[in-house]
Amino acid sequence: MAAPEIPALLAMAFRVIMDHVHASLAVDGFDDVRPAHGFAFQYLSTHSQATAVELGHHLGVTKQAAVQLVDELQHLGYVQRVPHPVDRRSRVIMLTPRGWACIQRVVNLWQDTEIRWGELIGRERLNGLRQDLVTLIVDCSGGQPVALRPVW
Amino acid sequence: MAAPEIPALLAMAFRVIMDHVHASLAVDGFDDVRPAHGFAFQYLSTHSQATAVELGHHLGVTKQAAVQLVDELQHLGYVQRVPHPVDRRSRVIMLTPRGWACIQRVVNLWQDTEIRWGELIGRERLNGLRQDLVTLIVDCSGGQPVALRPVW
DNA sequence: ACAAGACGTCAAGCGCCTTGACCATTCGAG
DNA sequence: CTCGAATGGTCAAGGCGCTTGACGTCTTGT
Repeated sequence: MAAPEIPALLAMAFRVIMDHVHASLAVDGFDDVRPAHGFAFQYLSTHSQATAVELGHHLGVTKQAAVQLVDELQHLGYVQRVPHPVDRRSRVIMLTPRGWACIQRVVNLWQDTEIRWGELIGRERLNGLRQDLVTLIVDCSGGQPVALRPVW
Repeated sequence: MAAPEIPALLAMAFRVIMDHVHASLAVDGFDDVRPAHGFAFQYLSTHSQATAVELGHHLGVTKQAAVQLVDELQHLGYVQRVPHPVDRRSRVIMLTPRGWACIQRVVNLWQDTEIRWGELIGRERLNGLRQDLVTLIVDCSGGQPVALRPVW
């Protein structure tokens, strides 16, 4: 362990978790999801009526790139498109059972991680860490919501 | 603020910091550094005798990609190459004064951030956070050093 | 009613990365 | 010492994910 700078530690911590998550997903048959997909899943799971344009905006990419990503997820069986109930130009992106199963697996893995960490540093300290991170993020972002998307 | 899941918070926190850092760098005349460069700087600043192949290995890319990155940094004036003292095949990558200045600016910005956070949640809690992150990273990585490189 | 705007698509191109082949130099087993 | 294997670096071709630009379809606001 070198660099005790907190920003570096944040990056390493996230990296180490997600490496583990993707390794576990691969074992469970979700070996066709790339890291970029995760950010789409995260958005789709909390926005049931999302369109490709909205997803692109959230991810910080063009609508064309978003459509391409959705095409890929659809081909892999994680999402499907249904006609928008009122807007005939648009199509709503819906997670399939397989999509939901993958998300559930990630949530479970994150929970396992938190439990493990609770044993390591104590539940109180873990909750303190969560609380502090929220405080720092809110401060840095000026209260604006922070989009969960690739950084670099 | 949605998702109180710790992994998501780690990603958001890092994102919010680095957005700020890059915005500040741009103001200070370092407007030509891309996020990917930062990981190279981080390695070069701690490995004074680094070669392109070593850098590529650290970043997890091919040597060709690493050479291309170094070419770019050299063209921008952040690094220069000098003949390797003993190996005539190899060239050592050295940071220029401009390279060091950029790194120093980032270090200063990180220190400012830590000071600001110390005021927000208290120095003790901040040190606890640092300590806990180290603990968690060491646990997840099995003690292996974690390369600081892009995650996705 | 109609112009302006928004969703999605098609097409072309670019940036960063990869694979594959190669040369020059160094290493190491015999 | 020698010579084959391994290593640092380069050249070339191609892929993948993204961008820009233009367009058709549908919706919205005046």
